[in-house]
Amino acid sequence: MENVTGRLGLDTPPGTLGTIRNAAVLLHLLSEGPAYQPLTDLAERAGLTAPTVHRLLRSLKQFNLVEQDPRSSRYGLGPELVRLSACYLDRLPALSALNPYLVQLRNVTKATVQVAALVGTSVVYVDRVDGEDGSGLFRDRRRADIAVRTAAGRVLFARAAPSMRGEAERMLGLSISEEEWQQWETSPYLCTRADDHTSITEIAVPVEDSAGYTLVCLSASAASDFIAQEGEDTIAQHLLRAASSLRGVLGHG
Amino acid sequence: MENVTGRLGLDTPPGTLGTIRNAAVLLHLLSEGPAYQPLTDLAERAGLTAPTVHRLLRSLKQFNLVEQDPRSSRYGLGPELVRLSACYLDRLPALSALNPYLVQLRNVTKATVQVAALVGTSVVYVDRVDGEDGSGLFRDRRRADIAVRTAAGRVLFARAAPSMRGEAERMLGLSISEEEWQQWETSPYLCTRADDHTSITEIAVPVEDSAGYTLVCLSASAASDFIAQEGEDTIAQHLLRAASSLRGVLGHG
DNA sequence: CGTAAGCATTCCACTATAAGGAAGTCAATA
DNA sequence: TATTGACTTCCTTATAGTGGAATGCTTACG
Repeated sequence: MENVTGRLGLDTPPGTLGTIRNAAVLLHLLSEGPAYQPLTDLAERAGLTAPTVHRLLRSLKQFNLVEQDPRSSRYGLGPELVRLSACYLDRLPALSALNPYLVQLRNVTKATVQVAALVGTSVVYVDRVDGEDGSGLFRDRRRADIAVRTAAGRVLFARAAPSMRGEAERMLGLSISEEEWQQWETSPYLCTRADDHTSITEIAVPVEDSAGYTLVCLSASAASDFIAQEGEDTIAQHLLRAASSLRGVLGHG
Repeated sequence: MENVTGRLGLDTPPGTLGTIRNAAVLLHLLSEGPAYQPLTDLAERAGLTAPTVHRLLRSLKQFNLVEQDPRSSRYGLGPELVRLSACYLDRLPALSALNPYLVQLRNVTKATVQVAALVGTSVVYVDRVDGEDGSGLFRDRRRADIAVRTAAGRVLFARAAPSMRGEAERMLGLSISEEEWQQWETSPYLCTRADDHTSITEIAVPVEDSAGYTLVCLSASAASDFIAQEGEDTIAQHLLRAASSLRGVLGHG
């Protein structure tokens, strides 16, 4: 069934609502860039007029899905999204199933252990047990990133659909060799070293259900020299063992 | 300006959109109860017809704000909420400011340290550093709760607005004495002991900005006998000290 | 096996709503 | 003080969104 172009010039598949699409577009735009953005800028990027965007934002604000900075009048995402997300995660079987393993994994690897999920082209870190290294002064607590920038994101991205390689190349801004892409798809674990000041290495393994469908990712992160000392393979084995334990437990969902 | 009753019999304040209200109502309903709920049930509780709810859910599904369980056809919250929430939290100044303190607080208190925020009548735990007790087999990883059930929730709730006592009583299903309510509002810290099998005690302190506005809560949780041994006051002092350090740093936002 | 029930989904007609143009308001700046 | 940019409100209009009716699908039961 073909998409229909509404008066907005934006596609609205039949049986869906243009107003919901508009709101979703605004939430998406607000999720990129600074915490608060000007209404007129949002209007331009959404392809809508300022009064339309004003009404949409005002409606979203009414339910705390969006908030307005009183000083600058600019708009940003709202706290109700945090509550809805918490409700969603509190019911996610894969997270409940992984929960008893995380502290033990941290204890044996001495690294920061996280659970990651793929949402669109983003990787989101949905649970975490902090490692034992250091004082936590420079604790990296980013919850979302572009998927292909992280080991966990690459593991999930490569397994999401067979033909995501082109998309991954666009996101990275460079070519991915056939060999490297195959490694992302099939290697029991992947490893990335941050190219920022943190010198953090991340090791990630897929967590699959009994049908072989990848649900989430388990990852361990620590300083690169610490990982070199313990050995990537050793840490990966701990993660793989936990993932294997769960395989029979997790139904598709 | 008075609310206007639309054809739905639901209030839509002027200048806001009924369709957004409907979607927000559905997201709210989906955040309560089981992970997946029947469409006809949602329709009844929202006061909308099944075709309307179907179109709304189909639209929300298109943007991953909602998902449909392929086996039961029932609807649930979607993963895009997790990504949006992560984006929101990654830009929250209070969280960034608190981040360097959390591991140190855990180290000195030996308890699980968390940061909590109030969203409506819910308390949501938005960051966490796990304590050093035990194997983590029975790790309590709930991210959202009814505010008045937890120490952090009570601290935030009592400071949210002057006249929330009645609402708190409704939520608890019992009366709150003037003395107890005043304690929630003004005590430097609050303490609750879970009445479930976990025997976990939580100690919570407010984190305020330079204007005295309560942004979030810092809490420490551990087994009740562990807390008794270390002393509530001692643990609370550690939290209060961290909260004080931040007071000058955090602008109103 | 046929029937009924429950639930999700689609079709169609109608009208109330959502969109945009114009105008108003407010704060910052030259 | 006038101008500019951004947000907000008002009003008109076209169509999108709603609900009633019908259809499709799955499961349970006699």
